[in-house]
Amino acid sequence: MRAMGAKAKVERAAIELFAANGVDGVSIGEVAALAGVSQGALYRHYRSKEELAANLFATAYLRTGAELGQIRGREPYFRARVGAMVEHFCALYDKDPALFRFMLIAQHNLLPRLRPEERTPVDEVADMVADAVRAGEILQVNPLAAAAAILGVILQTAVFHIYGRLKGALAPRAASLTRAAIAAVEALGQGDG
Amino acid sequence: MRAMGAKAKVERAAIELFAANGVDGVSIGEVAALAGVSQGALYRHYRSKEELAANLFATAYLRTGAELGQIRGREPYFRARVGAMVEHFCALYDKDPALFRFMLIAQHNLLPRLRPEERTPVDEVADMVADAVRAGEILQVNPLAAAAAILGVILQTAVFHIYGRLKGALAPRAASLTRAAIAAVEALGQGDG
Amino acid sequence: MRAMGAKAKVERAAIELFAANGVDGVSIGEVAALAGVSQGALYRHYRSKEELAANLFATAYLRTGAELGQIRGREPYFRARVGAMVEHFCALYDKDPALFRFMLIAQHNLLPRLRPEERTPVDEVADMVADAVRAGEILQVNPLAAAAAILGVILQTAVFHIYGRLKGALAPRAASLTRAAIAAVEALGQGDG
Amino acid sequence: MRAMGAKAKVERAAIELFAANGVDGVSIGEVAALAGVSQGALYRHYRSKEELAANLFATAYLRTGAELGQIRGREPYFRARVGAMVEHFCALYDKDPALFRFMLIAQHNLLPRLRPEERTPVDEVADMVADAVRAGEILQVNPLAAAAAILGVILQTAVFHIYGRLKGALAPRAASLTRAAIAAVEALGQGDG
DNA sequence: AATGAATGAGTGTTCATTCAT
DNA sequence: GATGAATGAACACTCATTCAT
Repeated sequence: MRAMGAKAKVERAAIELFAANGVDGVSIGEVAALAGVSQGALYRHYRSKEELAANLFATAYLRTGAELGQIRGREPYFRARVGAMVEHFCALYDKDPALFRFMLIAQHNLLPRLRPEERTPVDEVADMVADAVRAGEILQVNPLAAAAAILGVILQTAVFHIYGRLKGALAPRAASLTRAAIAAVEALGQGDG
Repeated sequence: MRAMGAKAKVERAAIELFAANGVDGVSIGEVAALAGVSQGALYRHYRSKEELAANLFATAYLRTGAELGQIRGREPYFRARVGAMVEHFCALYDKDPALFRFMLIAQHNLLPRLRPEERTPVDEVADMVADAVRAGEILQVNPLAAAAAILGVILQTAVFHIYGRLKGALAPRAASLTRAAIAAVEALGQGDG
Repeated sequence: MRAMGAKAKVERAAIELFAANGVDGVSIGEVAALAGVSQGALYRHYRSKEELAANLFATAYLRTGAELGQIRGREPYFRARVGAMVEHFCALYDKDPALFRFMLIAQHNLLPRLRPEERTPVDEVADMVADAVRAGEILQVNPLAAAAAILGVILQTAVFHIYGRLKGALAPRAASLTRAAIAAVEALGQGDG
Repeated sequence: MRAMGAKAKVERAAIELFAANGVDGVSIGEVAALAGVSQGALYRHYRSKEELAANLFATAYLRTGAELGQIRGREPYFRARVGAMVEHFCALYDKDPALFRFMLIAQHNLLPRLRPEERTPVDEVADMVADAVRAGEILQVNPLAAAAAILGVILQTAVFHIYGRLKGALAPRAASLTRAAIAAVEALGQGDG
């Protein structure tokens, strides 16, 4: 952590610790110690611990949403879009599992703080489903219900990796996760609801 | 909450508050106040706040595991088993959303406290998949990867209900969730991994 | 402790625990548990924990004073009186070291509670010295200073036994302690003060 | 207490209060209030109230032991050594009665916390007696029994001053206490044991 | 008389936050 | 700008005491 600026060091330390112990399980002193700065220095960049956590979460969560939006912009077809999104999630997890875990944990407290107009990963996935329905690529389905299935398949697999139930990198699972996600969405659409 | 014993009142209050604010976001005083007992009375039944939370989680989580085990004992076939399990989760959510949310939130802190030999919902779902592979009902697949897909489809849908993205009871979704879960597992098995 | 009445059982338990951990280091619950009675039962005999401790101390301390007074009534001569008193302290220690330790510890808190007119061991020893001076058995000396020397020789030896610096019973040391106490008093009297 | 550092102010306040009410009879809030600092400030210097008390005791007790050791190094003969040690104790008491009282009270709880290899006042006095026996200055005697007599004469006199049984400074008593202590040791050695 | 559940004030301790240097 | 000592409110927890049964 030597070559980073103070703010970056603090954020890296916070993510690692928040991911491991939860936001409430980590004190400002621990973050400052791991970052190698004083406690007071923290307050130059963030008004409070809550703001630090909320900022970190919002940044990572919304950046992920934006990246999924770019995939929508780049790929025209549903199946390719799902494949690219799954690969994106896998790469995200493999590159920075702590950040991934932080997002999974922190959402329960910090999701309500997002402004309603901000586009989240959920919005992007749901819109992608709506696009596919509109284009006739898949049967009629509730886009949010479909987004839940897609994200559930990916995120629960990540959770199993975090808890050690599944081993190794996530990327090798991308292809099968993509098939599973698409199959789930298609199956959802075949009923009455 | 008048007619319940002190212990039951405390547990009900704790589940409601823990589900809403997280274990660390709730003080003993708040639990006691909502339960209508004194703070000290709490310590007659639980040695610490940690023990209260851990007990509540373990009880609910392992009871769910046991109930899934009963389904495995009762239903012989994979598709019926998945259907019964999905229905069970939906009924669980509809009957006590706070308890469901508590389990989802608290697992990140409290799962590591379970003794390794205890049978969790994950174990039951994974074993059910292994049974189906062994019986030739589905293609070869990693049982834990399949369990992740099944649970992901269900739990992420519950999460969307919790956050208000999806409305109404979960039970009406049981049939389509069952189709989605089964389709996801079958799709998982069709690749190389 | 089966054959004792409830009050005697409580007192015995209290003395053992107070001696081992200090009055403030012992809870009413621990006393009740060791005595085999309920916490509530304690309050039938004592209005408070403080009163329990104060009563135990006053009883033991004043009984010891009374016994020293009986020695003064029985033995006419200084040397014999000192010998009998030393033997009495040694017997007290050997019979009930916990009670002895309790008295040594508790005096710092509980001595001030005694009514000033009550005759303590210190009063008896000091009066014995005054008697001896008056009878010309020893040189002029401040009775309280002499009492300090006599009691110091005995009690510090007991303290060393309690802390394991000296081993075995105290009774075998009675003769030499008596010689030491008398020599100390005589030496005190030989100076200007 | 204005001109002292926070740590020194806390220690002074703690000694005064612990001496008057016992460690368990004093709250952190009282110490902080008398020291003129906040409760939290206390924990910058000491991890707990227990550590504060144990540190204060160990420092004072072992410093006293070291000072007695210096007397042994400086004075070659038994009688002069006893005289110097008695004078040292008297000066200690006169200069800081609260510290003296704290040591007398706290030993019952805090002595067991000292590491066994640390040299206490008891060790120094006992070794001084052993030196004297070896040098033929006094008759054969158990050094620890003799140390009990010497310390008993001094400390019980101090106790009487603390409780108001004896008045004025202790220093004027040094000469007679020295005679008494030496006479007690010589008398101890004249018996069989 | 005895029980033991319930109380609630008090304790030691933590920690986010501030601010003089 | 950075530091870290200081603050003070909050917390989990204990325990002497009470009281309905």
